Parts: sequence; structure tokens; C-alpha cells
Amino acid sequence: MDLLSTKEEKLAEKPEIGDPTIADRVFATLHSAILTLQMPPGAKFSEAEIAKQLGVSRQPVREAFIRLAQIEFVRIQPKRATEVCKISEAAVLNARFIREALEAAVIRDACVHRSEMLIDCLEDIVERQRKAVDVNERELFHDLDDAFHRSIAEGSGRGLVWTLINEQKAQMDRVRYLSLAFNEPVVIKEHAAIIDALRDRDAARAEAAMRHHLSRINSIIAVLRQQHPQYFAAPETVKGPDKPTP
Amino acid sequence: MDLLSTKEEKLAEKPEIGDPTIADRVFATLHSAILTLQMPPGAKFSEAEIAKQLGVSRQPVREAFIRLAQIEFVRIQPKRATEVCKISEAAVLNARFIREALEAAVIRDACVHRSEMLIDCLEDIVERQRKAVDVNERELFHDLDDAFHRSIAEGSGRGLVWTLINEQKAQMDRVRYLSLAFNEPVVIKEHAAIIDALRDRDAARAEAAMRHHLSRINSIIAVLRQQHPQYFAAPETVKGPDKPTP
DNA sequence: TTTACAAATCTACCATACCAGTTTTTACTA
DNA sequence: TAGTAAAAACTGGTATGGTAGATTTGTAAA
Repeated sequence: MDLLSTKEEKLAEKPEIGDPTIADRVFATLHSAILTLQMPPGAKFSEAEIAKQLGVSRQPVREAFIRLAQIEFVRIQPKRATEVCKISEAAVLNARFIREALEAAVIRDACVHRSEMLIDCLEDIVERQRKAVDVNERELFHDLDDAFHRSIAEGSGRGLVWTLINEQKAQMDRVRYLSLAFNEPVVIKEHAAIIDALRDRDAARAEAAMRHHLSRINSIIAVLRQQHPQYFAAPETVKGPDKPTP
Repeated sequence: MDLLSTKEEKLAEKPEIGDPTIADRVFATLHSAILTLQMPPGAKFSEAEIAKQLGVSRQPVREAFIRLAQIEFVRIQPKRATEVCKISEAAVLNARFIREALEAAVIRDACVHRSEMLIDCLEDIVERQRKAVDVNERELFHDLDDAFHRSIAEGSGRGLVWTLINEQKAQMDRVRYLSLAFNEPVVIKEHAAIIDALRDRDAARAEAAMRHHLSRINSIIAVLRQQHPQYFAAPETVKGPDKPTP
């Protein structure tokens, strides 16, 4: 892994008076590295190693690790090692279940509370997505995709729900980085269909369009798992219902 | 706040070879204290203060703070202070929205995948709730309520979803501790209605029963806010949809 | 009495040293 | 050579001291 290149730019700056702490910046650096697969699933590293590479002490690195562990980006094994969590197919499908349930509920709300401004905003985003496809700007396209879904949530007064969706989405985003062929034109069509239903305030149609749109990941993950088995965790056995132990 | 009383029992034990670290135990102690309102919303404290009270160094306390901040139990103000987050009505209603959307989706799944064992398990839980009411064991009743919902999720293979619901629920649980009158008999009736629909595999009825059951919090929170205004944050202004900034 | 400013006293953040386990290496024995 | 045990080189967890910024306090001037 090569995080040294970003050292001088991002971390070893002068001790600014600004807000972000060193731990914040270490977290952001590692978060990005994991998301973009610069740090691939299964990679092992230590507090001391990262600290040395980033030119800081172990302490802020350690605190970044704690935060990364909470979002299941890394797994801390005390006295042993810390490693990047492998992609769990069960976790990804679980994230999709959660995302679908939430976005379905959100878009139903949006059909009631939506403003004309929201429609304009969404159409603007899709238009920019078209341009992004023309110039083959994959990164921009993905950012606009996020913006599309976030705007719907915020437009119906459910901005806080998007925060949660975004966290769940992180597991899927690593998959997204793996899949080079994302079939952008179809995505744009699906977005347009969602806008249409939203404009007509047709909740049932909007919800169906959204669910269809989100079902994409299912067909992708099985393929990617075969293409990159080393990035995926072994399939878990699903537990049955436990007796409660209060 | 009086955490010293639990010091000898929970923290100053012999250095076991077992798993939980000191930071884990500090986290659990503070988590419980905040949930049960022993540490009321708005209370200020410092790393050094807690460390002294619990008889540990500042480091594990600090790490516990980081984890508590991530679940929005405390707010860390650098160089200033750390305080218990006040209850935000917007956050509670947001949590309910999320919980309702997820549990509605889960129980629809459960109507398809449910086993006879799940029905038996749920009926057993409700029966124990009746007994808990008889002997006025409020704490036990609440634990069984959690067990009821968790069992439904795990019984339909969505145990991971419960993990998320549980996190969201934490904000509501502080409200639950505030409300002394919880109207347990009605809760039991609602649970029974959910079981009935689940037994009949009637997804629409089960979902409706679940949504009705979860709507309870809305009527509670407004009253509590008036009764305990010091525990609640000032109402936030809801933002409109932003233009994306990719 | 009120205001202004400085010193004392807080805070959380960071660096460092040490500890107790784990893993790997090394070296000696059978 | 193979096996085993000791030792060296890791790991993350904890304790502690120092630092810079924020708050409070206290004192002096208007």
C-alpha cells in the first residue's frame, strides 16, 4: 500500500488552527483508501506501520482504527493485527435490504411533500449524469448518483435517513469500485422513470421504480464474487431465532 | 452522578485474561448510565473526571467517548467539554421512521419465511410479558419487548437488520425510561395481534399491526417533552434539498 | 459599578513509554 | 533432518506527561 504519497499533502501540514484533528484526517485517509480498494480487503497493517507512513504518532491512528472498526471497515484483533474487512455477501445483501426498505418509504413520502424545486434539482442531476457519461467521468457519475438519492431524501424532509443509508451504502460502494461496467445509460433511464412518477405524485409507481433501480446490485455481486474471490469473505451460516436471554 | 459505587464490582477486578478490555467496560458503563438517565442529557464531564471515578487512566475513557460520540450519545467539544447529547425530538421521530420502515419490511418477510418454532417463541415471550406485568417487573417487560421484535427479525433471516434497528432504538430507549406509564396491557394485545397475522401469513395485516404498534412513541414524546423540557434539545430547523457539490 | 485584560484553570489532543499477550524466528536437542 | 523450546520481534492496550486552545476568575482601570 502506498499512502506515503499523500503524506506531505494531507497530514504533515502546519498545525492549523482549523477544526479537523489529526485523527480525523487519518480516518479520512484510511476511509478513502479502503473504499477505493487501494487497501484491499484482507490487507493487514498495524498502528505503528500506518503511523510511521503518515508521520504521526500511534495515538490518532489508533482512534481512527476504532472508528473504522465501528463501521466494519476494519477488524481489530487485539495483540494480533488489524485488517481490512473482506466484503461479506451477506452484509451487502443486508445493506441492500435496508436501503431498499428505507428508500421505498422515503420516496412515498416524497410523492406527498415534494416541491417543484426538487423535481428541477433531480432533472438537473440527471442531465449532468448524461454529460458525465459523454466524457466518461465515472467518478463524477457515481457522485451524481449519490446526489440523486440524497436529494430525494432531503427534499421530503428525511435528510437524516440519508445519513443512515449512506453508511449502509459504504459496503456496497466497494463493490461498485470493483464493477467497471456499470451500465450507466440504464441507470439514467431508471432515474428518469423515478422522476416521472414523482412528478405525477404516483407513490406506488415511484416505489416500484425505486425498488427496481436498487435491485441492480443483486445481479452484480454474484459475478464479482467469482471474478474477485480473494476480496470476499466465506459465506456465513445464517442463525435461526434465538431464545431471548433477558 | 454516582459511578463510583460500581467501581469495585465492574472495573477494578483482577486483570482477567478474558476478552473485554477496560475501554469496553468503560463504554458499557457509560452507555448504560446514559440510557438509564443516571447521566441525564446535557450533563458535562471530562475524561479525567470519569477516569478518576472509575479508577482507570484517561486513555480507555477517551476511547469510550469516541464510540459514544459515534452513536450520538455524547458530543465531544474539543478543548471545551464533553456532554451527554440532549434528546432531539427530530432524531427520535427519525429513528421511528427508520424503525417502522425496516420492521414493516421485516415482518412481510417473516410472513413468508416464518417457522412454527418462531410462533411458539413469540407466544412464549408474550406469556412471559404477562407474568412480568403481574409482578410489576418493568425492566424485564422492556427486555422481553426487545426480544419480541428481535426474534421476528432473526426468525426471517434478518438478524443483521435487528442490529441496526437496535442502534436506532437507543435514542427512543431514553424516552422509554422517562415514561413511567407504558400501558403494558395494550402492548401485549398488540403483540398478540402481530402473532395472529403472522400465523395466518397475512402480510398486509401483519404490517399494519406492526406500524400501529410502533406509532405509540409519537403520542408519548410530545407529552414527555413538556414534562422534561431540560432533557430535550431545541427543535431544529429542517433543511431543504441542497444542490449537490461533487 | 462596569469594563478590559491578564493570569490561572480547565478542556481534549497528541506523543511517548511500558505492558501483556501473540507470532515468528532461532537454536539446540533427539 | 525433524521436532521442540526458548527468545526475539512483533501486535494492540494502557498509563502518563506535555501542549494548545477555551473558559473562568481575578484584578486593575475607567
